[in-house]
Amino acid sequence: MGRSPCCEKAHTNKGAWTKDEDQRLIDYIRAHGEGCWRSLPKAAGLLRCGKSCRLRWINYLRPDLKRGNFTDEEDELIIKLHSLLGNKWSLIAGRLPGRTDNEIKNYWNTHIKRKLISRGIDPQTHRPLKETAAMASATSTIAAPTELDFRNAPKSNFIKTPSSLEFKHNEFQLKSNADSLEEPNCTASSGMTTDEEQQQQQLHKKKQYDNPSDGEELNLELSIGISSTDSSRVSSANSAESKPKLGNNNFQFLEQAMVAKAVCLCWQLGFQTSEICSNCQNPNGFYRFCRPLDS
DNA sequence: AACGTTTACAACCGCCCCAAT
DNA sequence: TATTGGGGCGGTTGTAAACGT
Repeated sequence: MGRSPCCEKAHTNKGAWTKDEDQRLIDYIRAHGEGCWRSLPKAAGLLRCGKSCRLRWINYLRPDLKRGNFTDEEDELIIKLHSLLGNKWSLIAGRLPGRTDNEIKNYWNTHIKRKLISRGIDPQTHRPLKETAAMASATSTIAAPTELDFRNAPKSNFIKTPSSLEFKHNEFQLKSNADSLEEPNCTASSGMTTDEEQQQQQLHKKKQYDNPSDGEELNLELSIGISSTDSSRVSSANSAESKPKLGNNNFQFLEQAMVAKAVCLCWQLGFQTSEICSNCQNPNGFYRFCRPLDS
């Protein structure tokens, strides 16, 4: 017993969208807003599947999309984010204002993969190709979860309950991934160190986490967790009256919490000299991800 | 000019998550 | 508690454009 289809496929158009279809969709969403994709096609007079409408809007028609070539800064940002998040294109897109997950995914597959390979870097592991090949030919007996296991795990595996302890834990894990980006030959994931050495490394990472100014650590503010200074903000955001309407998904909640405090990532990475860069300002003048800190 | 190959990207498919019932 | 349906996501496919021979 399968699920009923999301729409009546026998009476829907497929393939490229026409200008008329685009205009109908734009007009309808301007008048009624996004949402209820299942009923939208009929209401808008479109012979399309609701999902198709959603995709067309999100990936192509949305007014705040930034069209055109990716900049070198965006390239590097995507590479860094991918090394931390893996193929979580929607999360990566969330950090690139005006870009969609589909766009970034396509760009990754057509450009960045080749770019990394030409640099001698494995696009999946972000490690030197030689090292990856050596690891592949080595044993498959590693029992401990790898960075990739973590990155590719379903979202639901990351956080089950919104306790602050778990937020911290997950933040620490992502910080560790950031470390591995900076230290591609780190031994922690090779499984070659003693327990004591690993403990020391963990302590070192924890120390860096507690006091980021201690080093040149990459801090993308990407972590699933929230820094201690934000915890009060988060707890109020999680209160009944301010809870996101989109559901209790912890990721959504955390994303919103992060956005609430967001400072331009380009600036954080040193790509821009001011806290709000032109990349992060959409055509409507709103800062989707670069709002100045609340005072 | 004709043809084959490669590239780029829009669109689709199927699965998963989660709120509502 | 189980079921259902809507929305979201990542992987894959289809195809037009660009390029090479």
